[in-house]
Amino acid sequence: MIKGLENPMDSELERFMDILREGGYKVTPQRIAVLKVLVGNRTHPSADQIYQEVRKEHPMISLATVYKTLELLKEMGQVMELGFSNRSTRYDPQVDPHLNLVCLRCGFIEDVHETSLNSLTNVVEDASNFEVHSGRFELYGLCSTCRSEPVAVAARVP
Amino acid sequence: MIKGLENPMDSELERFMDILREGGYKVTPQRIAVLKVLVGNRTHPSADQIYQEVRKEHPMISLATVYKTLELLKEMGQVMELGFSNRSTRYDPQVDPHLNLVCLRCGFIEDVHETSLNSLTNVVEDASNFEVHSGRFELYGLCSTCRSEPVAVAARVP
DNA sequence: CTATTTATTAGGAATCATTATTGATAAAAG
DNA sequence: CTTTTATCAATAATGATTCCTAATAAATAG
Repeated sequence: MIKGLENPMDSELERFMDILREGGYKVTPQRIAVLKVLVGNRTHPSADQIYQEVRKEHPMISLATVYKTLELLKEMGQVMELGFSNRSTRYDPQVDPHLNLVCLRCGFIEDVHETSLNSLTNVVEDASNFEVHSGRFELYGLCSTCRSEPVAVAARVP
Repeated sequence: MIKGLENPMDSELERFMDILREGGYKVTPQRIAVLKVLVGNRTHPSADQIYQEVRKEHPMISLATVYKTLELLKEMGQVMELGFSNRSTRYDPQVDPHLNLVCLRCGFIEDVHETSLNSLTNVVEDASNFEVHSGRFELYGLCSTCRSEPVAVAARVP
């Protein structure tokens, strides 16, 4: 392997770090740690889940720092913050328009890329006088696993 | 006017009351008051806004009762609960698939009915093995009013 | 490499929307 | 009208998120 290109995620991490620097923000070990958890992450983690993960390598980091880093990334449009009705919030580094399939029983969120969502934006901008910045598309129901289970245990929406 | 049909909203209110009864729940004055605020409401009110509105006619009602009634309506699929990332939650009695245009500056939410959303459900159910129960579709950006304003005052997403 | 400047951090307290609890109350059925 | 329960108001509790402050450490220039 060529030095500096060991992992395809590394370039993504570099990109995040460049974006921080361009925004005039310092690249600190804590921020790098949070970024590492997010890069390539498709699990839609909560702030606390990110915190727990980061703590493994960075035991002294505080939850407030995780929140601040997420806030920064959100402002720079690098992370989507998904608030749910049960007060839980999940973070998604995938910011292009896509569909989230949210299981109402187990809380699992699956990404689906649907090309029709892109045209939606155009249709709306033409029809109404609304300037679209970002979007969020969710379908709630039962995932394949939970569908085949006999009885509901307990709803735990993300 | 014919007695009992004075207001087109009355039949909608009756429908809600029937649904409560069918669910084995009692039709109490407090629940009727909350229902009256919701029927035909397109303002996507928060629990507190509903509470303040209900208090005008029902000064002794508690916020907890409003929450419980909303919880009931949510369970019966008559109201959508929209959690946002800033911890605010809005309620929408319009449960059919539609698009919400959320202004990032003034917080106004506009409904847009887009037929393509119905087919989305079908596409997903065919492609993946997911059983769709409901959906939420949002575009974030600037409404026509805020677009034409010179400077941002303060972001107050719903 | 070191000093200087200034953003950032850890930790804990504070906040605030929402939920749980409990004795009192009133809707529905007979 | 009375009984049986579900529901109510009020308040305490919960828990995710934000605020606060002294201490720390990036970044930059010399």
